[in-house]
Amino acid sequence: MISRFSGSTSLGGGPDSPGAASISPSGASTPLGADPTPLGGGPASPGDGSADRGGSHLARLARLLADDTRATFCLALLNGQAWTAGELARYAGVAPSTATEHINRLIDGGLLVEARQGRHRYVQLASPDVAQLLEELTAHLDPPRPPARSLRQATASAALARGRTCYDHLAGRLGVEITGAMTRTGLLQQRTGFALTDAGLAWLTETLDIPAAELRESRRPLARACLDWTERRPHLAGVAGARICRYLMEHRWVDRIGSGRAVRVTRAGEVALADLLGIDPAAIA
Amino acid sequence: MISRFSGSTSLGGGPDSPGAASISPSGASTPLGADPTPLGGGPASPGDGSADRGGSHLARLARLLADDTRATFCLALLNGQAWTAGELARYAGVAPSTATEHINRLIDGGLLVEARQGRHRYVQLASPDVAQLLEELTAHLDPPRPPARSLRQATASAALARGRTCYDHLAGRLGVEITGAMTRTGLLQQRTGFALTDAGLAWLTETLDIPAAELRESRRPLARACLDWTERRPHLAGVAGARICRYLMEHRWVDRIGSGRAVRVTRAGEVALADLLGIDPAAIA
DNA sequence: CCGTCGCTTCGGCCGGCGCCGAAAGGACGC
DNA sequence: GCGTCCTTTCGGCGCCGGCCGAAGCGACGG
Repeated sequence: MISRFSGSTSLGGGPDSPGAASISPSGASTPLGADPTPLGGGPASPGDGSADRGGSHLARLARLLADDTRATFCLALLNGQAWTAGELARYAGVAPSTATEHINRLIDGGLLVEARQGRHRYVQLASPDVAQLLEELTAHLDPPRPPARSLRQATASAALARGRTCYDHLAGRLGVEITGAMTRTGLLQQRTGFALTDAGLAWLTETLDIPAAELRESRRPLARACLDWTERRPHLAGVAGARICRYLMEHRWVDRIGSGRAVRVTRAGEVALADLLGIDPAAIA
Repeated sequence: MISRFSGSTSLGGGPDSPGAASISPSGASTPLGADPTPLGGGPASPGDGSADRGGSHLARLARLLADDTRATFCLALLNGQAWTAGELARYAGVAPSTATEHINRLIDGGLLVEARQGRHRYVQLASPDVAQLLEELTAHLDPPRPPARSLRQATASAALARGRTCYDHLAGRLGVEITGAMTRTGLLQQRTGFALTDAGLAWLTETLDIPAAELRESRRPLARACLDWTERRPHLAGVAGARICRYLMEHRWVDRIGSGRAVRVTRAGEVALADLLGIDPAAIA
């Protein structure tokens, strides 16, 4: 399926560009004259034209997201699904050729992977790790919420604030509310960190029918906090968060709205959540 | 002291991606034959110059780190201390005037704060949140470790890999080892998330003499995982991580090496760590 | 087999931005 | 007061990179 990997499974950037072997990360040469100061001094020794104290790696990653169009692509892909090149182009409002170039860069940079099917090129985030990276970044930039300028936007933002997916788990008021309810009912504890309690572990296997083996064996953390973007409070992510989200979707207690990230709690879902976790339907309406 | 803030206390402005409509990708359904871009003026409508689906906010943040020099500055500041403009300039190997411009951008972007003293301009990371952001980013980019090209570099990298600070807590083999020891001795549990145990909480207040009130009242999480950059395993961060680091430094069980992030365990420290947590000195030598 | 459609390649344009050096502005110390 | 030192401002240079449109390629589907 997925056919094109960048050299590394993770970010670091695979020199695997389609065209040529160009690459050559950031200005390696540094012709600027000089050079001075061969390390005579202490640790923070100045000079050394070929500095590169590791900043170039961070910068290379940041550069991938430093463009409005690429950032928009990544945010769109945070819904966890695959999009075609054309869809992304229309979504971001750029020409198809422009989209192609951006997609290539994102793939080469290891943020995306692709799967070609016929004349379509599907891309999606390379891994849950990448999704986590994006979550973390967006969590660090939100505070002041800008008011929507049109009714459409207002409606859309309200829907997103109410409930949405964060790649593979639930977020928004819905996600935070579920997390809060789990904490109140002793399934989760946030007092000394962020972890499921033993009761919480039992709840996942017994009530949600999730195989204990799966919970144990995953390489990903069972539970971790993901700072909610609209609520400014943590919600549950990690394997447990993903399984809960999947469970609710499978039972149609939560439905996606359109193709974006927004979700809605169904009638049956309200009943189920009140029943399972004692969540007041009004809190997530 | 700190005199210059960017407009926002935090980073960027709030995004918002109206995920309302657009198209549904997903190989399965593929309803896309018909009707690309319905909904007049809808989300994915091209030509609409005002696209901006929130990507611009993410991009603005990323742009701050998308330059080698700025990224180098930020990484340097991750040692948690304040640096002068000139120190940063020499460290990164750029002219003082260039450094000034970068520092201005970082301050305006909310990543740094400054304190002017006489003819010096001291800057440091704006908050632990920013430090966390940087940690998260660096954690997501390391995998392939580039070999050092010179003996100096090799020595420096080895020192960093052995032990360093990660803004306000310990990282490197030392940090991971402490975290591991705490887990083995039942002070910390990572089975169902990442949190201190009750024994761990008691250990902090009793053995380390940290006021219980301080642990309770902090806005920051008591314990959180920070993915270690060289070890590829989590180490302890959050209030507990910071206090442990401070405690070890105050007792001179751990010393800074030079002005960078590297630290070293002292003789007395080896004894103390073996005594407190059963850490084998060889493991952190 | 041919038209359509999605994607890609290529050339060209343009703006942004990172860099520097020279010169100026303050602080400090003598 | 007068050098010295740290920092800033300004002008100028050059390149990178994002954008588009036109043309080409390959997959479908009649």
